[in-house]
Amino acid sequence: MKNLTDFSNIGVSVSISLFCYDGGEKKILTVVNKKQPFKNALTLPNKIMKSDQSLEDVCSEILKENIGNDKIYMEQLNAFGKVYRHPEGRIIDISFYGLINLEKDSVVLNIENNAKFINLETNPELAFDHNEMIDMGLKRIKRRMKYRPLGKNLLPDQFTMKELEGLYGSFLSKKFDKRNFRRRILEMDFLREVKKVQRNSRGRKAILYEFDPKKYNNYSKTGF
Amino acid sequence: MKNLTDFSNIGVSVSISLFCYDGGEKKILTVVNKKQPFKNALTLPNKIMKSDQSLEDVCSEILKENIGNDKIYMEQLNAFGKVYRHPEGRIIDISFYGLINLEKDSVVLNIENNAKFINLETNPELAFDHNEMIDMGLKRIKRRMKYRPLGKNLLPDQFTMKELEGLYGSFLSKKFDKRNFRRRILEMDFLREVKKVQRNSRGRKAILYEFDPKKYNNYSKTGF
DNA sequence: CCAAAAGTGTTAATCTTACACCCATGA
DNA sequence: TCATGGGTGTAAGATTAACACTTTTGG
Repeated sequence: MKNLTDFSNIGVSVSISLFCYDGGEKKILTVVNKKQPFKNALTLPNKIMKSDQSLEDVCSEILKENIGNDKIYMEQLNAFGKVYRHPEGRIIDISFYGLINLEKDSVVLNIENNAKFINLETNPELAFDHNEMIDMGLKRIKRRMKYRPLGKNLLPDQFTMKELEGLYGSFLSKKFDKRNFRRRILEMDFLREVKKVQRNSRGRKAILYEFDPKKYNNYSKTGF
Repeated sequence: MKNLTDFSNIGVSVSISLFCYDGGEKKILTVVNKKQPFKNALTLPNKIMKSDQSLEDVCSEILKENIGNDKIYMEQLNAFGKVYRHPEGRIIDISFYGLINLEKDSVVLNIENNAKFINLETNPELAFDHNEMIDMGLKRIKRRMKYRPLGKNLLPDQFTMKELEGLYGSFLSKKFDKRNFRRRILEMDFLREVKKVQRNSRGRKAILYEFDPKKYNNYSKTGF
């Protein structure tokens, strides 16, 4: 394969906005930057692409490095290409977002990189144009969940209707009426009851649901 | 600015799916490829990015070169990054789509490149992954027009309701009921009547509309 | 037996769809 | 005067939104 460096001295990096929903809060994976001029600043996990890698390969590498697991739902967001966006040189960045659940997806945070999930309610300030990337990810999720199911990647395998409602409420920044929410979701027909019920320290038992994989995937592709 | 070629030998290109709506048909700008192995194949207009350019700068260059006008509505679509997508080497492509009207936007087609608008109904076959890009563009427009106004960039400054209906019908591949269409569009409140009326060779005069720029732009940003 | 959490239905309002005739015009 | 294309309204059906009480359970 021919080397193209004669007509293009541009570095390509990939960044990931990895969202989770944990304890009723949206969180995002950050690492601490090691190089000047933004040394010690928070950033999204990212990596320079090598010429034998696809975009997805770079995603995998970033995920493995930072959480030890690359079996994560990912979607491409956007390319960021302003000339002076990166102080180290000419680097364009292809930004992805991903969804993860901290209970069912195995996660080993990279201590070396100071990888951790931080609460989005705290409005963290990240270096580079990484806040823009997060915002774009959140917007994309918000839009997407209006015509496609959401939850499989963010919730544990089994969950109550209230938990699902919390998730929707959190990402859409809106409070749902629980009767209407339950009806709408059940009409969409991608959940099934797990016969067992769960107990919460007090009060009545709740029905546990899980996603019907076929129906979920169909709607996930084609929308409602 | 530091040269990054030591850790990334990747070329970056930009491609544009430039759509127009002309004679009731969707068309797209293509050029004829000059290099092997796809010599003489149709492709989307595209260009290798130079390190002092932003993505938007490359778009401008492509547009100027092929239609002599870069004042065109553009949005980024997607980055295409498969390792073997380009036979000439390792090139990732950032794909954009644009919307143009052939009457009001000045267009001088580059003869050298064989630039022309071809009808999408003919299902043209393009080289590389360019058909995928077109499909993605069409899908994006389709989705977008459900919650944002469309037409300003595709129609002449003044147009009849029927023309707007045709545009919507064409991009959404669906036939509208003219009474319902008219009502819905007018309720959206981004059109204004141009007092004058137009005559079509035969029959009653039609009301000419134009977009109210403020309202159109607001909805364009925030959606309905 | 009571406090806490889960579950359940109905009604009014709104939005969507389907549908057919009259109007203005030029030939 | 008639053929052509443009414009208009209404009613039935579907969807959404608002709203409060009963059930189950553990302490």
